[in-house]
Amino acid sequence: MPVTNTSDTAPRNTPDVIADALIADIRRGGFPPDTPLPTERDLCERFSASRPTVREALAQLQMRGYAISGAGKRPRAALPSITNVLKGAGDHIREIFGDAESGAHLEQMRQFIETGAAREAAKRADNTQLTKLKCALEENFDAIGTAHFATTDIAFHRALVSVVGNPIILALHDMFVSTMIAHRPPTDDAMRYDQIAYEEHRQIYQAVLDGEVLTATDVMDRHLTRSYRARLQAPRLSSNGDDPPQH
Amino acid sequence: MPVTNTSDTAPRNTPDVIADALIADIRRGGFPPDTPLPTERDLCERFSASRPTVREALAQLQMRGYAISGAGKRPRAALPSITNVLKGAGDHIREIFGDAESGAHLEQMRQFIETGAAREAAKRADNTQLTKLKCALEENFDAIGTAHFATTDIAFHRALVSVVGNPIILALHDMFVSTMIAHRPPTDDAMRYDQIAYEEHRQIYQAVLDGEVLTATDVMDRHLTRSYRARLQAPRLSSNGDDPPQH
DNA sequence: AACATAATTCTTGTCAAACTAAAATTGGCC
DNA sequence: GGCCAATTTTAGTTTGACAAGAATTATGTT
Repeated sequence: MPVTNTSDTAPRNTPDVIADALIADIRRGGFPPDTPLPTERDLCERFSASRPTVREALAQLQMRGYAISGAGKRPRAALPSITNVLKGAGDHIREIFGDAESGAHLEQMRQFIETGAAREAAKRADNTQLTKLKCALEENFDAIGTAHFATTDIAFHRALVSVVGNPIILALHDMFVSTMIAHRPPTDDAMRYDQIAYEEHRQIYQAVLDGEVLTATDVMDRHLTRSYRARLQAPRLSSNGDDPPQH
Repeated sequence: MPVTNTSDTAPRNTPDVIADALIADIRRGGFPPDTPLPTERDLCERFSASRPTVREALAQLQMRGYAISGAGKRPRAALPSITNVLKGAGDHIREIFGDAESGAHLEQMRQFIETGAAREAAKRADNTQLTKLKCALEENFDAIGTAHFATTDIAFHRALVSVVGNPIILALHDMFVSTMIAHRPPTDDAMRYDQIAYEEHRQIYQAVLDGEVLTATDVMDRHLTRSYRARLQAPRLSSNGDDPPQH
């Protein structure tokens, strides 16, 4: 099988060539997502290559998000989604830095992004976006003191980030908060915690409504700082026969 | 070769198992970066697997950043770096959205992050960091009107983002600007363009020095907005016998 | 001893053929 | 049409082989 050097880069192996051809096919719509890819033996014929070589190419497709295989089933076509790309990057980052340190770094990044989004929303949110934001705020208010507060908290933030209209930033937001639902901050007074958070949400909403860029920026910055620190709160020892802390 | 189901996930193929074992070895320091990995035949012995299976595992290692191979040479151990992770994610994002749209989305993300970084620097830059920032500003001043302005421009931004002390954010910044050096904005008056940019840098520096959080945020926001729009400027037709625009 | 070059060995990249277990398809019956 | 058994097909992996290039060893010269 002659491997041609396609450009000024290093010579590319046959599996690379096959994978790129299949990826181009998938991206062109030749294999809609979830349709089975051709069998390995068909691909051997099509590309005049051996089966182990084709298998290496298919493994590449899987790792690059263009195929889903496993559990002994036929590989199926897929398209990489921004969610998967960011999840992969997030997993790699956690591998490199460890859970705690990468968590802190990513939280700071979240802070910069959501503060920027609040700023942008105060500059240019339109009436439809403001209405959605208000609905999310009301649901957050109704959930004070209940188990749903966290999800409505996140929904308010998401509505705000959605104003920006940037799919990458929205997917980043979703990635940032995807582990937060399971982590309720340790607190003795859930009602008070919820009320503080809701009040800050309300201030942010009011600043956005009034086009107050500086206020929106400042309150969001403080809200996220306080919220993260609350989540870092160390669990407290039981002082008497109460239940142990919930973790 | 019996493949054991290691947890509640789908059964994993032998190459997956081998790749994970090698990755654990590399991460534990068993193979320092750039040392050759064991030969394929050695790995066949160690893992009691066939060579095509081992080759699939090695391909996995390469795609996950734990090995460097190619050009017919022995695979060498590597560790994924945050730079590589982000570059990979950036490439995927460009694949999904196309160059122009992903560029705009990423630029907005850059704006949120650098505005947040300016804000953070105004809050808490120490004397060492301020000194570095001042040096970068002076080099930017000295480069007005020369071909070095762009690199000193970027160096000033990098010095500012470095104040945050977040390796992910710094690597993101590097990724954002990595294509900018080659793209000088189309302009008839490079001197004037440089002077405007420098003056904005100076205002940002002054705000950071004075701990003026609001000013640092505002000037950086406007600086990045204007700068990006200047880079979006459409090329102009030649109005007389002058040279055509430079691109 | 140091260096250069040729010869030899080793290794990667890929091929062909085969086997096993599981998935998918086909055919028959109700 | 639905169900089930039988058959075929497919993925996962094995063994063995060859070609080209990289790496190592051996040899000769200064």
